[in-house]
Amino acid sequence: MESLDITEVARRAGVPASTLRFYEEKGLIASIGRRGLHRLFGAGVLERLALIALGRAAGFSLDDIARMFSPDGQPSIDRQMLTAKADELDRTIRQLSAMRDGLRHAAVCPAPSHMECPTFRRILQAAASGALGPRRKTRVRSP
Amino acid sequence: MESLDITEVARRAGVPASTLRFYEEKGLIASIGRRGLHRLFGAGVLERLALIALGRAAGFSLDDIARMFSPDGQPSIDRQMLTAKADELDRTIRQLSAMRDGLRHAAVCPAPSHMECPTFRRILQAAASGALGPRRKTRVRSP
DNA sequence: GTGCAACTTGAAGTCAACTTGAAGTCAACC
DNA sequence: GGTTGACTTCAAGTTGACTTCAAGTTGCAC
Repeated sequence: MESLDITEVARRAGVPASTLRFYEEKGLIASIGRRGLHRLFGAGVLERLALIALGRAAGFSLDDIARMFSPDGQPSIDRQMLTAKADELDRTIRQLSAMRDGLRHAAVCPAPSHMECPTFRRILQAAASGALGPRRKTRVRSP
Repeated sequence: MESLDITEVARRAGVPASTLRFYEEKGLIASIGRRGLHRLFGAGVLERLALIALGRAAGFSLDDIARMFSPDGQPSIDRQMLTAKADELDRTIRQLSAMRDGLRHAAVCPAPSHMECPTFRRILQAAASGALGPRRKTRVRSP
């Protein structure tokens, strides 16, 4: 059976080795053994890491993702959860679209100050009322 | 001149007083004076807080936002920055849309296991390649 | 056998945006 | 003038997903 060392997995999956150790500690991935102290991973870990990346991209937390794997290691993903997350994404997308349109307008608005632009003030109103939720920045993958 | 105490500002702006103190410490807002130890805010702080909420919703950090106010307190927002952020939002929206479609599909996909569904595997591929960036969860406003 | 890069561990640090806690002050009301 | 409760400050804690560090192995090439 093909086995990969941590550096190889890191290279192929595009994540740092430290992340792999962290994921293992969290129970998100498992090594198939050791050569001395050094971890050995099976090829399946790459698919597993892809699933994790997918979950992260969809906005699930690592804990959510951990719960999506049944104890036998097979992914067992609740379809309702997927729908719920899709709905959530829909809401987020609508908010972001409105925000993008507002920004685009503000960028070209001829009003001398943004405060004098009715469109800007309307968006401001929406933000103040909390209709637009605050967002967290997307984490940049380290280079 | 109308002045508001911290509780009144908190109530009207919908943020906890602790946040207002935090924002003041960061230089994002300013009080117009004190009554004894107690802060007094001018009415203008509400517009300012709306601007901050707007910036947060658009995905700017508090430091970014602080830089958008010139020393005299007037907002001075770089139009190029707005365009850049709009472009960024566009990219995010496209990613999220793809993700939402994928989730929606996976939720109704008749394949016995997700791993056997071609669509799911295609999305998985995209996630693994990093085409879909990881996302941070949207912060829920405290009750 | 020797060197050393690459691995190992566990603990601690980072980041952003706040929140919480302890201990103190004080304005307003009775 | 005494109580009370809302304010104050400053420090430390929280959260999630990692990264970094120090100190200790070790597999492998020579």
